[in-house]
Amino acid sequence: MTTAVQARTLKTRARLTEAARDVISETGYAAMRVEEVVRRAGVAKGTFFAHFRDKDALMDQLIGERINAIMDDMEQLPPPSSIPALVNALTPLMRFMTCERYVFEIILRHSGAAEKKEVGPIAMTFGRFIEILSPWMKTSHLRQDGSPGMLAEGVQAFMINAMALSFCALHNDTPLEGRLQPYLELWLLPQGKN
Amino acid sequence: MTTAVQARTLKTRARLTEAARDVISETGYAAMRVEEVVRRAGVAKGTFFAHFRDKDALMDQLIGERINAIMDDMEQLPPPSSIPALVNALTPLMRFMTCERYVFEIILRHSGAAEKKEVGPIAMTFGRFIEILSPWMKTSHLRQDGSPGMLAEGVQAFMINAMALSFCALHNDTPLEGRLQPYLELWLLPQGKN
DNA sequence: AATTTTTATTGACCGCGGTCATTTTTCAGT
DNA sequence: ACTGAAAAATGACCGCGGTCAATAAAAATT
Repeated sequence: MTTAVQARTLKTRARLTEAARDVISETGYAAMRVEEVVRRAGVAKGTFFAHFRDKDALMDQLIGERINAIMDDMEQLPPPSSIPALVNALTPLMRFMTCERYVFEIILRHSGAAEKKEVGPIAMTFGRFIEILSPWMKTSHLRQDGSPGMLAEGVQAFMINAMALSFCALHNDTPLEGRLQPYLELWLLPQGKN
Repeated sequence: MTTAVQARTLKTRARLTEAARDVISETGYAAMRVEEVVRRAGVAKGTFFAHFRDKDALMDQLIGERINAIMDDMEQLPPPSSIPALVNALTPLMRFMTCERYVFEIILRHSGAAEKKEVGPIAMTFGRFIEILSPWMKTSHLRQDGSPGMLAEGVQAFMINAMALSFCALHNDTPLEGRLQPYLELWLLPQGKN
């Protein structure tokens, strides 16, 4: 069995992603047009779709790699010792995920894959996120009556909720972090009796 | 000031929404085409966009009215006296919201309005939902260390999380309700000390 | 009843994502 | 080097959402 994929293929794909990154850095994600990308890459339109299933697949890759870069940093952090510290640790990720409404929509759309075979970059980052967060949940000052995994998933759910509200006119006066913190306190540090 | 809107306008709009409802009942939401709707309504394509800002605006209306009908029923229910009962009360809503992936995406996209002026039907239902849920949170057997509003928003966040996972190949073996319940128990009935 | 103004409708047209039969390039076997 | 098969690239074409100047219909003014 010889080289299944030609060197030319890799080069073309690299030119496409590079062109896409350029366009995005100039105009943002939402304004990216496939026709502009292929024009800059110097290839025909059909070539794009020979390399990416659709426009979303390219977005999945580009956004996924950005999320992973942010999580690389997050992974270096010591387990936050307070809720505000936790919120701080999560802020860079939330900042990027809400940098554009379109980006947030792409992320939501790709957060779960319909088929096991097509688990893309963004879907992977959701799994990775839980794995980074779970150990943090074992800290003794947080509640211990739920598995770290479930607590982490709850944090994820509240993050998505807070991010969604940031695009809402009725709530976007409060900054993102401020909206998240009280919920995480209630989730991770329940005070009262029932 | 006389009748600002002509009778003809109302008739045309009714024909359009009725045609849309027909198409959807036959083929589902995702397969609905504006061109098919105007064809059945017997009007030109441009007329559609004189009545609805875009295709999404019509979807907002049609899906919003369905959600409201379900919430009408929900409103008649007595406050659930247990978490399983709460989950049962929420199930019809979740069932509809996840009847199609496309429907769920529309709902997410319209859950918060970017401008106060353009708060649409679906965004309204999100507010209504909190208002229905909040009184339920005052039941004495649930935790009382958070405002009913915040507890209700938490329930909403976990619902969305559970619904999102139902489109995910890695998790869709468990039914919706089963996925929601343990999180609501942890959210509304915290057991341990921190 | 005729004229002007306002409101509703029309359909050709555009932008852009995505397809596919055809052509070009690359590589393996001789 | 030559040849046939496999892989990659091409660009005309399609589907469908959305626009807009032109037209028709209704209401207001004379």
